[in-house]
Amino acid sequence: MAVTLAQVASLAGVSQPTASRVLNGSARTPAPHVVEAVRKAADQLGYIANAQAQALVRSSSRLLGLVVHDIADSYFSTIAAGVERAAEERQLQVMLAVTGRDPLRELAAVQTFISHRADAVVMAGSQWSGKAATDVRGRLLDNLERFVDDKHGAAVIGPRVEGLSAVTPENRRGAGALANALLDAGTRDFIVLSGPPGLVTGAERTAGFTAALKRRGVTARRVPGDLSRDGGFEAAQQVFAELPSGDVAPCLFAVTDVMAIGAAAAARLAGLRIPEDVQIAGFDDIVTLRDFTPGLTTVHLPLEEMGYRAAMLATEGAGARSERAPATVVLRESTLNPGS
Amino acid sequence: MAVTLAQVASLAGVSQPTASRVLNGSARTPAPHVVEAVRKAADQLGYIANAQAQALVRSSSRLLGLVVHDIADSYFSTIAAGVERAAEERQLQVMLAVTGRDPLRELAAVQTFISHRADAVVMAGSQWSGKAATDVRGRLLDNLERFVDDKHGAAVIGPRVEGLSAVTPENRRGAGALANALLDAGTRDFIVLSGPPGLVTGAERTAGFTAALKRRGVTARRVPGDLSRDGGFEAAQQVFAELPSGDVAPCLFAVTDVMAIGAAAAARLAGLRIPEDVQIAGFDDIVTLRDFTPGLTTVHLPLEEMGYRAAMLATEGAGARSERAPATVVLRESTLNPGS
DNA sequence: TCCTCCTCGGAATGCGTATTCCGTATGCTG
DNA sequence: CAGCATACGGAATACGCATTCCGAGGAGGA
Repeated sequence: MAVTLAQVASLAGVSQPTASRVLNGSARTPAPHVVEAVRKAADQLGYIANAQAQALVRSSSRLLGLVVHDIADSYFSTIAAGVERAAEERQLQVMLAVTGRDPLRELAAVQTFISHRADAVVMAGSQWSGKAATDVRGRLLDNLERFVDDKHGAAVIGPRVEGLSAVTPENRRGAGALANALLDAGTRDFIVLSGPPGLVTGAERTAGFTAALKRRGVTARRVPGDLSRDGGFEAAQQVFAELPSGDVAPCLFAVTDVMAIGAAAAARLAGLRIPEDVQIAGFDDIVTLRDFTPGLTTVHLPLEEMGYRAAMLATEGAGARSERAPATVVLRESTLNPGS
Repeated sequence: MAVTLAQVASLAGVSQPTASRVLNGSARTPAPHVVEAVRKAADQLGYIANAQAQALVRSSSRLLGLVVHDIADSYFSTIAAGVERAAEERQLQVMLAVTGRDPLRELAAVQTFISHRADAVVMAGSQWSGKAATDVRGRLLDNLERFVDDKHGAAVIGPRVEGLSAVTPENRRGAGALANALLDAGTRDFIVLSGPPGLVTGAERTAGFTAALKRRGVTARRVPGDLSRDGGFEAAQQVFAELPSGDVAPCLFAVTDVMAIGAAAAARLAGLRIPEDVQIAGFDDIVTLRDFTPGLTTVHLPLEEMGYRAAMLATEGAGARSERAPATVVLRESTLNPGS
């Protein structure tokens, strides 16, 4: 057993409450000689307060729950870094849950956080639409609703959710701006690698992109695929396979940078040069792109800051607040037209 | 306030212990109709057990502490993914702490974990030698020692530590094998980007590399630098600046892939082609390299598996065990010699 | 000098749960 | 039908700590 406050008190020759007052911030400060005696005893015994017991009586655990789909994905790990920074500032400990895009695991994660009486929860991860997901999601939201009603905080990174704080990336707007920028550069032929059907983030980006195109009289085909490097790879391969040989390849807009990277790999494998034979654009501007060649055109999202802001909103306690994360187009070599 | 077991019991018309027996696995199972009544009441109220209270009485928190230097670094995030997988298997919740390579924050993180009475702790992060670090580290190890004496588990990813479990990457051996492979390929001129002075991992890799070189009569200069992309960038820039123009550049061995990526960026900026004008090799084989061009020669480490194994060792309870993580040389284009 | 107010330690209590211990009711054996 | 074992629900308790309440002692004012 670890050292308890009572043991420290006993060694110091005082009562347990007195030891508590000395060691763990209290409104009352005992006399100097008592303080010293307790400090000495605690030091000698190597006392470390039991956070569980403190949480139980204080009804605050100093814990922050973070839900991500895949911590090895640099999109999420960058967000996690921002959340961590905020947590550090707020003196909170982060509990991490990885869901692998499984709504059931997502639900389980949130329940675990509630079970640990986390002070706040941040959910970074795209949402699903559709029946099956909606059912599980309903239960998840029920839980979160009760959670915030109990004076806890919850924030989502993604589309707004009724009653929760949110940091919402400008998916539609960013994708639309990208489409316009590409159109301005003279590109006319597009294919959207749109991610898995039912995924809100992918759908929004696809919608924003195609809507902007349509406004200028251009249409684009959509090719679904998993929201991963391999998903992008396979989707792109499919596109290339169907391509009439000799034709100029279209510009591929992958709704995610990791998909774009996969698409770039597929292009390389197919012997297509970027951007001469095929153009590629992504979304997110993950840090990996910094040294990726050729430079990938993308839409920048302040991921670290988004994590930070979400964690701050979740821990502010002032009800549900929403913020938008600005998306900015970043044009790089991968969409360069020969003319310009 | 959240729903308590007593409330559930009251609604179900039974006593609190009975409700406890129904809802949270006990040796005794109440009568079927009682079970049903309790289940129904719990469902109706949306009862979620208070993990803090359970931890207090069970003296097991089902928490696993993970210490990393930088969660946004794909080296650590990959390890974290492995730890998460193990935690999921063991039904543990991961608490994440980020230290930014600061020994003091490392100490604070471990104390927080102990304070939360984590069942196990995994420390992924290179260790420091030197006086200042040794002092803080001593206190850290004192804490961990008491921790494991209390029937808890602790594992380190990195050089072995007395009394703790460890997953130790073959730094020396891997770096030596890389040196030999490069020598075999005909390369003779090397510079080691050795990371920050005092960092054990960097030192080991540097030592393994130079020792293998020396065995075959080759010596190499060392250039220190931060263990990051920018650190590699700056170190490489320094090397290039000192390079007599027209000379063939040496092969740069960066003790970390992220440094190697930085070095590659510096090379590109300096107008040096890889591998024609300068060769570059790294260490770790982080996932980012998969689609990096040119393909970077490196030493592969099974990072995800290392995280997994460390977490398993930490939670096995069978005293301190050690494993070695195999390092395998991966030759790619970045060290191709024109002759071969 | 006496009374009041304030200070400061300690005893008691409660946080939510698991578990030990008891008492009662039931089933079974002889 | 008597006697005993067994099953099952509830009261009590402990986990480690913060906090409220109380009592004793001291300081200050009248």
